[in-house]
Amino acid sequence: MAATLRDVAERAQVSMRTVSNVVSGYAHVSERMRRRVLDAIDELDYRPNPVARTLRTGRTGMLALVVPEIDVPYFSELARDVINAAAEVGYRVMIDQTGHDHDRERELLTGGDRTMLFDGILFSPLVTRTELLEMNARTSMPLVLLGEHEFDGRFDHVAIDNVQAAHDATTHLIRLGRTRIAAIGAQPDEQYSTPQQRTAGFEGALADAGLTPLRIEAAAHYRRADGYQAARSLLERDPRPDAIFCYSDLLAMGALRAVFDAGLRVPEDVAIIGVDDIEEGRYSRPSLSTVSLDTPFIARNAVARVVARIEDPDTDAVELVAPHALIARESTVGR
Amino acid sequence: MAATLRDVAERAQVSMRTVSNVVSGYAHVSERMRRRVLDAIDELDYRPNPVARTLRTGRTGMLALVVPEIDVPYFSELARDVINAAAEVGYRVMIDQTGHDHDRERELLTGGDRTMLFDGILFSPLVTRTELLEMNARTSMPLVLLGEHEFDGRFDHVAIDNVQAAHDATTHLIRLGRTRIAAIGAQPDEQYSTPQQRTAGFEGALADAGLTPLRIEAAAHYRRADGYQAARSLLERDPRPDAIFCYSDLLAMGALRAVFDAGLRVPEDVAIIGVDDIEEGRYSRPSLSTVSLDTPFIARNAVARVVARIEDPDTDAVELVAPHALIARESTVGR
DNA sequence: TTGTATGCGTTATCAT
DNA sequence: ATGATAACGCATACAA
Repeated sequence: MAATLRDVAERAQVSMRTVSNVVSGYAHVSERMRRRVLDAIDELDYRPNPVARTLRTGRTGMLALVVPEIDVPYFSELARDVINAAAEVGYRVMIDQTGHDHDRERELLTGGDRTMLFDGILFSPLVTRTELLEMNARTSMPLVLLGEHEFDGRFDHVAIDNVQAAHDATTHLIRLGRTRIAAIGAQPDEQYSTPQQRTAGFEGALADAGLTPLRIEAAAHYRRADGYQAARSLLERDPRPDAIFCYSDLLAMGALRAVFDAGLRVPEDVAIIGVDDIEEGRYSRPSLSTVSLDTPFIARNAVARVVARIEDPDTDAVELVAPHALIARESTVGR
Repeated sequence: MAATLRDVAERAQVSMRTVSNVVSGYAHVSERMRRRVLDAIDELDYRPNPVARTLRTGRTGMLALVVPEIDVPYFSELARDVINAAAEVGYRVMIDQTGHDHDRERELLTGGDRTMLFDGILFSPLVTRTELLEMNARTSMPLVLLGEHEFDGRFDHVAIDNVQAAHDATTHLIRLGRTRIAAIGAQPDEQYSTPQQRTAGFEGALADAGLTPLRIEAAAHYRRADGYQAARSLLERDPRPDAIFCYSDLLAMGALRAVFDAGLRVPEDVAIIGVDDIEEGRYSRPSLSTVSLDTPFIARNAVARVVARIEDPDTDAVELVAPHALIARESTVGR
């Protein structure tokens, strides 16, 4: 069996208190005691039990990262950055996948299941703000929202300026001289605010230029297959778009392939731009123009905020907006 | 403060024992008692503390999935399947990223840090078998290895037949009539067995056909940038390869782009095939021929094995080999 | 069927 | 600076 603190204490002929002091690096321990304890620890191959420590201290040293789908590149790239940022401040990360399931999200937030196993949640939500409010009322788990823009001061929040990002992408298409501009990614049946904001930015940019949307195609999720289907149906209509703004890079990857399968060229016949700047888009053919979101910034600040709230639950909620930048690649400007 | 079992007991005027029975769904509780307890639980909004439960039972209900990089599509797609498979049998998954760091791997396995927070480990390792042996000697954490082939009966193991997979991919290129066949993905300085096995399959298939490798290019990691660089240096040489076998799909995505940037065509000038069958390769231009690995099979069986070992630590180690299948797409056979 | 009491391994309080 | 001991919240052996 694994050795316990008590075993070490007996072996070293000291009290448990002293062992605990040594283990947790307490300052006032005489050098002689420290050596004796350290030797005993070594001989018994003692390792502190984190569960017992957690029960006592109330801290698990773990954060939960909640995303819809971990195999969507934007989320896996974000997860990578979050894991690294958390490791730097001594936290580990549990990843939860909601699979677009509202009930699953709700359960995670209300602690229905096994919450309390972590000290805080980083939440890239599908749920709406109002849903969040009622949920969070029941539990006081430190929570940081990722990626939404609406803010009412009650949640820590690392946001993306979705409206502006969509506006920038659309304006880029307009400046290329495109006039029949469509979009892919609306979710009319859902209440998620991200698509709504991107639609607002898209329509706003067109209106600013005296244009109207050719069409806004829905996408159930933001996967390649959804982008492919949406682009297909866009290309079958008359008039055909000469540019498509996709609400995510992954949608754009599907759209790219659909345009190709229809026997058309990108960007000559149809220009395509996405949002996220996933690595895949830097190698695709053509490479994908996009609006780059600063995921390291998002990860670093989200972790910093949740840790701050863990350490002081009464700290004021803060909203940060992550920088974004338009990146023009082959899918809009050619080679 | 959060309500405890004791609070509920007081409120319902029963013993803690009875409350515990109700909460854990124990059969022999009278209907009257159950109601009283349930009401009290509701009124106090009581939720069991999983940490305390864990300290008592020794089970956390969590598995760790250890991968080199979560944002490599093969691993994020595997993670998705593992999370789902684990959820079905009541476990949650913590994802750990080693970042190709041997020390980090070692620490995770020896429980240096905060191990014991999970009941078992699913390990997609960089380390070699011999390293594993010494490590696992120190701790008896249930462990399942993913993806390696060598087996010595001491570890549960869901394997891939890397030699055969590489052999199949290479044979496919040979049957297309290619003769100047190169490979990308060797790691001469490392001891990982996966690249070694794929090299063996590659060389074996060529030998079977009376051919010799044109060249085997190294790749430090298996990312797009590594594939791009390796393919570039392959294309600069004379004679130029007319086919390239990449040890992973992601390497192939980089190679695809490099061939394109060199002004050549795939598959006319250079045929390319990978291994993994990531979703990206189904949408790329050209779509990527590959050897498909059955990640749902791997995930399902790995979870089943680790759970079996958690429940009975003395169960015999089992090796399973996941099926694989050659999938010919545009990057070798054209449209 | 239900109650009582102990211990899981640690940290923290109170002494000394 | 160190020792004795009481929690942390739960599950279970043992009793009734």
